[in-house]
Amino acid sequence: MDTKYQFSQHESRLYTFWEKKGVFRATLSGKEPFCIVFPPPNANADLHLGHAMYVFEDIMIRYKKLAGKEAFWVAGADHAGIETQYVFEKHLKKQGKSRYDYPREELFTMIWDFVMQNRETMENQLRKLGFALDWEKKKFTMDPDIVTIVYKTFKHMFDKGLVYRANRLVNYCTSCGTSFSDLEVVAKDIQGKLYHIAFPLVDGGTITVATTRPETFFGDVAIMVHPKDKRYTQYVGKKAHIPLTDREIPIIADAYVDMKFGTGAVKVTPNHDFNDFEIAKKHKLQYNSIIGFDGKMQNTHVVDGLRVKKAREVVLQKLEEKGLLVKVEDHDMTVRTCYRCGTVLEPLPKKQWFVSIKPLASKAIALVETGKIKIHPSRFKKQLISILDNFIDWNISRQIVWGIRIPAYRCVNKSHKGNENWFASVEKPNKCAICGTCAFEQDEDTFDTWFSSSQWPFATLQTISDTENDYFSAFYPTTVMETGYDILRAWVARMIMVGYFETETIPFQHVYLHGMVRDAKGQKMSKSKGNVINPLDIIEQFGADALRGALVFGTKEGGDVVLSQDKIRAMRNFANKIWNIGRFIQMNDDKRAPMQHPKQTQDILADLQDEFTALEKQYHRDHKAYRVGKPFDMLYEFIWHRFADYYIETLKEEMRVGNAETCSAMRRVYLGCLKMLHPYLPFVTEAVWQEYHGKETSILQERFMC
RNA sequence: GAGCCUGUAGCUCAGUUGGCUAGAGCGUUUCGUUGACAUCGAAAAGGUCACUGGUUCAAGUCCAGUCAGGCUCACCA
Repeated sequence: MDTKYQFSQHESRLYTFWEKKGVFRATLSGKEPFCIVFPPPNANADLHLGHAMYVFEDIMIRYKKLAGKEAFWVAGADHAGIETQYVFEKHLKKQGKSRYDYPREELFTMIWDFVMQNRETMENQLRKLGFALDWEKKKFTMDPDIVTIVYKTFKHMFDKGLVYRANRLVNYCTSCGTSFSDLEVVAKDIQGKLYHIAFPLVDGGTITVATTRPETFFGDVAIMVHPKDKRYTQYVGKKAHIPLTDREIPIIADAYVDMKFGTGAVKVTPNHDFNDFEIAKKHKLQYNSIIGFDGKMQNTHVVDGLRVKKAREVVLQKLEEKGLLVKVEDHDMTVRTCYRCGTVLEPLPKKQWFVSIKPLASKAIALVETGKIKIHPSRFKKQLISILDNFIDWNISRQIVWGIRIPAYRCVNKSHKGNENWFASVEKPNKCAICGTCAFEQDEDTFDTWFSSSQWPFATLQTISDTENDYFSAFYPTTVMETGYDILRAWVARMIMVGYFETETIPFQHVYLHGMVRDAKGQKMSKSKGNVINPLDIIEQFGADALRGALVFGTKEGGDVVLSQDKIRAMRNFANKIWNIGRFIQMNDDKRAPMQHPKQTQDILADLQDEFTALEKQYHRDHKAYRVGKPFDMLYEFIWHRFADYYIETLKEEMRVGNAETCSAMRRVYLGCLKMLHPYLPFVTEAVWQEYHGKETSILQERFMC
C-alpha cells in the first residue's frame, strides 16, 4: 500500500468497477425495499454544490444496501422548461439570433439536442461524487412514456374538473415571454414614488388620486373612495375624465379603500393590478388592456408603442404641463420580479389552465398531519402544512416551446360556447371529442415544469416497469424523498398533492430535508459575491470523499452547511488517516505470531470491543431515526482519536511483533469501522477493502452484523 | 404584519429523550517524531453555553420574557 491515500488513482476506477459489477442495480429480489427517487437535476448546466448535498441520499442508499435491503436509487434528469429555454436563448443571443427566428418544431429540436449533450455531462459529474444511482433505469422528464403519464394525469384532472381554463391576471415576464405561477415571483423592495394626480371632474373641479403607476390610468375603469369618507361623499356617482383623454369613468365607493393612505381616492385598473381585477369584477367594470405582452403600451392613443418605463416619463411630463401632477413623494414599495431574469413582472390578463388546489391540498394536509408522511426534521412539518393551507390555484400554462405541450384541444366549431369547446386527450385526437368534427387545434402552451416534476415518483417507477418486471408495485410508495428545504413548496407539496390524486396513496413515506451550502463565513454563495465553490474543483484537488465528508461533518439535519477549504482539507486528511490505519494493520497482520500477551493487553482489547459495540449500536439507532449526519461525527471521533490515537498507540509494540490475537482484534474492529464509514466515504473505504480482500471484491457485498 | 430558525472556545459549528471536570474542525502556544500517517503524535491556553426570571435534587438542554441576527410568506393603490 502507498504511504498516502492517492484518491485520484482510485476514484474513477472504483466507480467504473461498481457500475460494471452492478452493485447499484436494484432488482426484484423480494427483499425489503428501500427506494429514493433522485431529485432530477436540470439537464442544462454543470454540477453545483446543491447537487452534492444529495450525498445524504447516497448515505441512506449505501447504508440500506449494507443492511441487506433492496435499495433502489432512481436516476433521472429534468428538462427544466423555462430554465433551459432561458439558457438556450442566451446561446442564441450570442449568435445574434432569438427564439422568434425559428419555427416551433425547429427550436424544440435544437433545444433537445442541446439538452441531451448537457445531460450526459451532468450525469458524469454526478458519478464523480460517487453516487450509487441505478443508471440502468434512468429516466428523463420528456421521455415519451413519461409524457404519456403526464398527459393521463392532466386528462384525469380535466375529467374530474380539477383543471379549468380561466381568464385571469397572470404574472407575465415580458422579457422571458411567458407567465409564471405565484411561486416563481420574487418580491423586491424598491424606493419608488407615489404620484398624486388630479383627475378632472366632468362637472368641473378635480379629484386627486394617489398611485405608484401613473402610466396605467389609460386602462382605468373607475375612481374609488371609501363609502364613509366624508371628503368624497359628494362625488360618489359622478364622473371624472381620465387625464390626457376624454374618456369618462365613474366614481364609486368600496370599503376596500384605506382612507388613511395617499389621498383616500384610488384609481382602478383591472387589467394590470391583482386587487383591481377583483374589484372591477365585483363592480362589473371592464376596459381593454393598455399594456401588451410585449411590454409596450397600447390602446392609449397617447403613448402607444412605448415601453412602460418610457411611457411613465412621457405621461408625467404631459401631466406636469397640464398642471395635473399635484405632488410626488417617496414611497417604499415592493415590486414583483421574474425569478429568472429579474424583470419587473406585469400582471396581464390571459387565458390559462389552472389546477384547483383546495381539494388536493386538504387531502395532502391530512396525510402530513396524521403522520402517514413523516417529515424530518420535524420542524418542517408545520411549515409544510401551512404551505399546503395557503396554496392558491396553480397556473400550469407556460408560453414557451421547451416543455411538455399541454394535451388540450379546442374545437373550432362555433356551436360550442365558452370553455365548452375544450377537451383533453392523451392520444393525439383525429376528431373533436365533443362534436366529432375534424376542426380543432391544440393549445400552444406547455406545462409548467413542476407539473411533470410533481408526478416524478410514480411516473418513473411506472415507466421503469413492464409486464414482467413490476418495479412500481415493489417500490411504491417510495421510502424517502430527500431534497433541499428551499423546494418544499414548489416540489414536495405538489408531489404529495398530485401523487395522491393519481395513485391514491402517498408518493413517499418520509420527507428528509437538507440545508443550503454556505461559505466559510456563513454567507450564501452567489456569483455576484464571488464566493461560489465549484464541487468539481474540490473533487479534483481533494477527492470526492473529502467533499462528501465536509458536507456532512458537523452539520445537523436540515441545517445549513458551512463549507470551507479548511474543513475539506481536514476531511482529506481523515481519508488519509483511514488509509494509513489500514496500512499499519495490514503490514503487521502478515506476521501473525501466536503468543501470550499480558493481562493488561487483554483488558485493553476488551475495552476496545466494548467501545466498538456501543458505537455500532448508536450508529444503527441514529440511522433508524434518520439522523444521517451524526454517525459520521462519531466515527471520526472514534476512528481517529480512540482507535488510532489511543488503542493503536498503546498496542503498537504488540502489533509490530505480530501478536496474533491483538492483530486480529484490531483488524476486526477496523473492518467494522470501514463498513460503517462506507456510506459516507465510499471511495477510500472501498479502496482499503480491496487492498485487504482483492480488487474484485466490494464492501457493498458485505452486510452489517445486526 | 404572520410564521419558522438561530444566538455555545478567536472563527465555523456539534451537543438524541435535562445527569458525571461542555466537544470537534481550523487557528494559537510548547514539545516530540526520520519503519502506519508531517495529510502525524503529545500537551496547553481559550467558554458567566446572548440576557433575565421560573420549573427541578440537577438546565447549554424544558417554560416565560427581553435583546440581537437570519430565513420564508403576505403586504395599501
